[in-house]
Amino acid sequence: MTGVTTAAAEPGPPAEKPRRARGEQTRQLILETALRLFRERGYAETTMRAIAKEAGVAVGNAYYYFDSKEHLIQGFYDRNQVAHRVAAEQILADEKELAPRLRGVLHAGIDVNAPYHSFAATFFKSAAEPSSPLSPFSRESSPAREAAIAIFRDVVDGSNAKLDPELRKELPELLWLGWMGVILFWVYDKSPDQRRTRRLIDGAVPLIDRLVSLSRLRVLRPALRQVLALIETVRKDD
Amino acid sequence: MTGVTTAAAEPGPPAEKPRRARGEQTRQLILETALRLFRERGYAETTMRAIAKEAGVAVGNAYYYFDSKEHLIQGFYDRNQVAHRVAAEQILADEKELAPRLRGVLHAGIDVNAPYHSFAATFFKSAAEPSSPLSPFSRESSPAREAAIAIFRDVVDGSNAKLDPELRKELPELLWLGWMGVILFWVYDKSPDQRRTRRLIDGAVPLIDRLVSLSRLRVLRPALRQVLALIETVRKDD
DNA sequence: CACATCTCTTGAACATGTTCAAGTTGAGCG
DNA sequence: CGCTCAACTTGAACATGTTCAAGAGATGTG
Repeated sequence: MTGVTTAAAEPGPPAEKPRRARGEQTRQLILETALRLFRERGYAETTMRAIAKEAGVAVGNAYYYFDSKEHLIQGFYDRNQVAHRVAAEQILADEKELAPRLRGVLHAGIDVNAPYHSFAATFFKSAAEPSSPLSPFSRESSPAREAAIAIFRDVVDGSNAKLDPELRKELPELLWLGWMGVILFWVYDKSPDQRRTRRLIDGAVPLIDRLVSLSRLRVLRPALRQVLALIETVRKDD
Repeated sequence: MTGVTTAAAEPGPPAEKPRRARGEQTRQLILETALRLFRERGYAETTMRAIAKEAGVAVGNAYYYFDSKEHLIQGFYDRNQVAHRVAAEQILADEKELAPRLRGVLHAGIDVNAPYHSFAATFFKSAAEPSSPLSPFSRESSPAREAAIAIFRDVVDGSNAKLDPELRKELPELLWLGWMGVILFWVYDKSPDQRRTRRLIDGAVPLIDRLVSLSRLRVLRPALRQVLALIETVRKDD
């Protein structure tokens, strides 16, 4: 009992590796190489051996830093999330009406992802599996998800729209859910330049805007309550 | 030019193999064995070698009848579709109100799939890939999809609900889309016995019922038109 | 029956994601 | 400087989906 034990197992996230400078560099190298090859050849066509060879490391080394081939995608994921945020802020700074704010943010999201449409379609497969860490609903994606919802909170809170306070509270998450739907549609969209997705956005936004306004109408009050109650009910448990 | 050429390459589906009695038998044997093992051990844990061995054939033989491991799932798919139809008819025969008809059909769908929940979650991954023949939107799934939509057409047409004729036309497909959403929710539902999905159904059905009724309201007429126009717009092209 | 042709079957070989026991490197410590 | 230990690296070995050239069996034809 002579040595000073370095701050023993504190509670919290499942024990990250210390990761020194050299390791971090290798990790980045592998990630960069992988994303480049994914873009150049596609996801399925890029083998782990190819990534390792191109990066000049052993294949086992890639597995030291990434649990699996799928985990490499998380990097792509995070990067686009940031890009969307940046693009969104541009728009949100200039516009105060709810509808154009929402429309702008949605189009910006598609803009950011557009270069990766074909590649996204193949990796979407991974994201869809509920147990996958790539799933937008997974615990691992939680930070990225929160960040995405925050964008939509900005859309709502920064607008001059008057709406029911309870609806206001739920709206960001609902809009994010809608955004997931748009992404789903986009992934399946085979029209040139995914213009059907653009039309979907242009058509759906005024509709949402209208519904949100109507939500203050007397006749619709009970329906709104019913919707909010449903959300509440479904959320409980797990 | 003496022989009678057997009816040469007619246009149409991509040339089915003639498939004689022996072949059909082997095909069934492989499919049965595969589905049994999937149920017993799970999809990922069942190897093609195991299926072949258990069925008493060579592994290559399985590939003679099925293009890939994923293609084996189509059998499961078709089977449950039929089961859902049967269960739905039971309910639709007894009930004339729209809401309980819809509610019954949705619960029946979950009932039919419930035994496969854990297994469905893993194979759902395959279905999500747009290019996969298993995707509910794929050309290969077209018959199954049409059959599923037909159930919802029954739900609507057999009910005594009065609704806008244009909405009536679109409603079956919209309900099917909603059903796909329920399935998506169900796949991700980790609550015991997937009771959150049950609650989602019980909560959403009255809401839909209400919205459908409200759709005849004067104030909502323009909104309804807008929804229908959106559907129209998005559908165009491909 | 002999031959041709098509269906069906085989299993070894291949490609690729993943694991692991063994080694190397380098920072901290006395 | 020499020791220790954790971080890092290696590449062969493994598991499993898939392919394919070769053959066996059945069916029709002259």
